[in-house]
Amino acid sequence: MAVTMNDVARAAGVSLKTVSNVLNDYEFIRPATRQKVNEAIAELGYEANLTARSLRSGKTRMLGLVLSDLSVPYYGELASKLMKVASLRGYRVLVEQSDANVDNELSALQGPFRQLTDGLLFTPLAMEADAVASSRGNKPVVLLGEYILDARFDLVTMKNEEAARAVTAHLLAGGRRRVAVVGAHPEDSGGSAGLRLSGYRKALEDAGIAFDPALMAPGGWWRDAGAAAVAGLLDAGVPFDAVFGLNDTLALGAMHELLIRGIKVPQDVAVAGFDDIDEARFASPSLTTVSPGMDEIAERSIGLLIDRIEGLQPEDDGVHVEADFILKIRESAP
Amino acid sequence: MAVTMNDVARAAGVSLKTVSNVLNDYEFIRPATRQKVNEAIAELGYEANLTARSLRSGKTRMLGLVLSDLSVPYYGELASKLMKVASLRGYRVLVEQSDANVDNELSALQGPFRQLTDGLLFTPLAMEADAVASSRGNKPVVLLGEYILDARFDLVTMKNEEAARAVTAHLLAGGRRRVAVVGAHPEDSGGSAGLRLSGYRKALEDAGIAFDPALMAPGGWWRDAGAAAVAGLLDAGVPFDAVFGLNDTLALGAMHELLIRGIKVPQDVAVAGFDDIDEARFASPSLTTVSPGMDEIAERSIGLLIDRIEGLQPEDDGVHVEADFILKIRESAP
DNA sequence: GCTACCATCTGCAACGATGTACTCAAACGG
DNA sequence: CCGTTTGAGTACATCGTTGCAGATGGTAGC
Repeated sequence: MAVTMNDVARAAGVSLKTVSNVLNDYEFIRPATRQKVNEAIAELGYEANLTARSLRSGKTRMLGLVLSDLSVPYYGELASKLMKVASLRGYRVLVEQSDANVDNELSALQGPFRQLTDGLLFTPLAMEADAVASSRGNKPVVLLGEYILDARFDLVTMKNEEAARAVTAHLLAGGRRRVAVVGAHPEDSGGSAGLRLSGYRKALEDAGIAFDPALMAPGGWWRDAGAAAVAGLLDAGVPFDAVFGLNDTLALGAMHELLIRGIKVPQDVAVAGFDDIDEARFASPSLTTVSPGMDEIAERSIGLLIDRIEGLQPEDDGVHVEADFILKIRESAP
Repeated sequence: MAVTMNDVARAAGVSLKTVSNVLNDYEFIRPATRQKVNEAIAELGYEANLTARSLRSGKTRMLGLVLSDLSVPYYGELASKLMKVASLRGYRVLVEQSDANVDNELSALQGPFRQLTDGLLFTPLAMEADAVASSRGNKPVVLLGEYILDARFDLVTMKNEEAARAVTAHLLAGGRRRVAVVGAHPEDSGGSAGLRLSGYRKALEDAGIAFDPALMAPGGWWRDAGAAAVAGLLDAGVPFDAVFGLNDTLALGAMHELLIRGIKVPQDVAVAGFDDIDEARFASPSLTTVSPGMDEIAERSIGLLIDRIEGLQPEDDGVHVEADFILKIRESAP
């Protein structure tokens, strides 16, 4: 079977516990002993058994990441970055897909998934803050990307409102006056959709333009919904000269529908999105959007979570981080 | 602390082992005993400690998935599907990104990552079959998507060559005669790129058209490379009336470059890809491509791997599965 | 020369589950 | 009526680590 500490101890002529001490960088070990042990380890090809270590220490060195679906480009990119950052600090990331479903989110917080991880990065899409608070147990949770502003939680997010305001302002500065907004959920106010919508409305207000509810095309949150929303507006005969997709896939879905119908982008209708996924840069026309600072989000959230896990972060209230955004002006709305 | 089996045993007035027997569906337990135990479990809110179970049983009920990068749409979609299928059989998927780098692939096969999983789904991008064989240890490995045809391995793949031949044939049937091919790696013959290139050449041959090496634009495997390859051809003055991207992101990158330069798709140049990622359907123009049967790949590969792990698959040579493909004719090459 | 101290190393228990071997009583066969 | 089988449950060892509490032996202090 596999080589154990006992085998190493025997080979090095020391006790099992000394091997353990060497591996855990215990201070008081003679260099000669340390070397003997290390040689035995190398010779036998010993590798620590992570399961046993976890059982004994109660730590798994894994972080949980709860998000809706990895097939959504934004989440795929986010997961990729988070995993890379985590690995620099010696942690792995275990992903759980929630499908934006309350039950799945709940079971990620409470079920076996929690046992496997030392802490959670959680993108709450369906759950409320109180529900999260009451079911998170004793392991650290860092909320990601959504704006449940609540002193109980660490939160790493983006400037949803400000950034949405900036993109909308950019559309208005280009002379657009009727900016359709795609992806708004009427009932949502504190989530990404709500905050971005609010930024949109503030930009309209700044420009002295009245908000027209007819321009708000509600629906889902991904590609199909973007296309459907634009189709709905066109079929209903609602006039508009720009579309703001509350995320890039919505915007790209919308743009696709416009182009299919022979509507020119940006000449007839300008289009802007939010997230700056890789695809936005390579769309045709390339998509004007907002880059929400994903690198910063990945670094800060992993850093915060690991600091909590390792007790490096003082025990007080939740830390709130807002990454800076950058407006990316491209062809779809120059 | 957490509730253990011992607590349950005490509460139910039975021995610890009886609790274990109830949990493991041991046959000979009186209904009354079983009920007492189940009641105690429910009352105390007991949850089995997965780490302890793993240590004792040597199984983790996790599958490893090694791929280059989750931010690549194809892999994001694949990972999402694999995780969903695995969870139906009670397994989780732990992802490791290799960046298509040999060292990372090797460490996924040998390092701590293996310990954490009962078996591996492996997309070898850099390693050779022999290297994989010699370092996989004793846990089952199912190769995914690449065509290392080797009796030692289970392999679930797509009809790379046939499908590429079919797309190319479609371009030729549309009257195109100079089909540039983007993403070919000159040195690769057995990997996806090599097989798809070979399918391309066979289609040319079928149509009695000579292969022109000048139309082969080598380079990387993702968006940038697609754009750069087309830019290279155009700048070099190589004439072509179609582009076959060896994957969708290459094709989309290429298409973007064409459109930027005012070249009409499909009027001036038709474009086709391979993979049928979600984005292909919503690109403008939408992308003609090949759907490689990802659902079938996900189901067969997970099924095969778990059957191996659980000893349900007879012990003989590697099983080879090739999923069926579907040609998706869209606007970029009608 | 004896105590006190320190660096260094060791043995044992414990983490929480499962496998093996065993006990014990009831049922059964002849 | 006694030996054997079978159902139901239990005790103990074990998986491979780490925490805790010593054990050891050399040196310093006075």
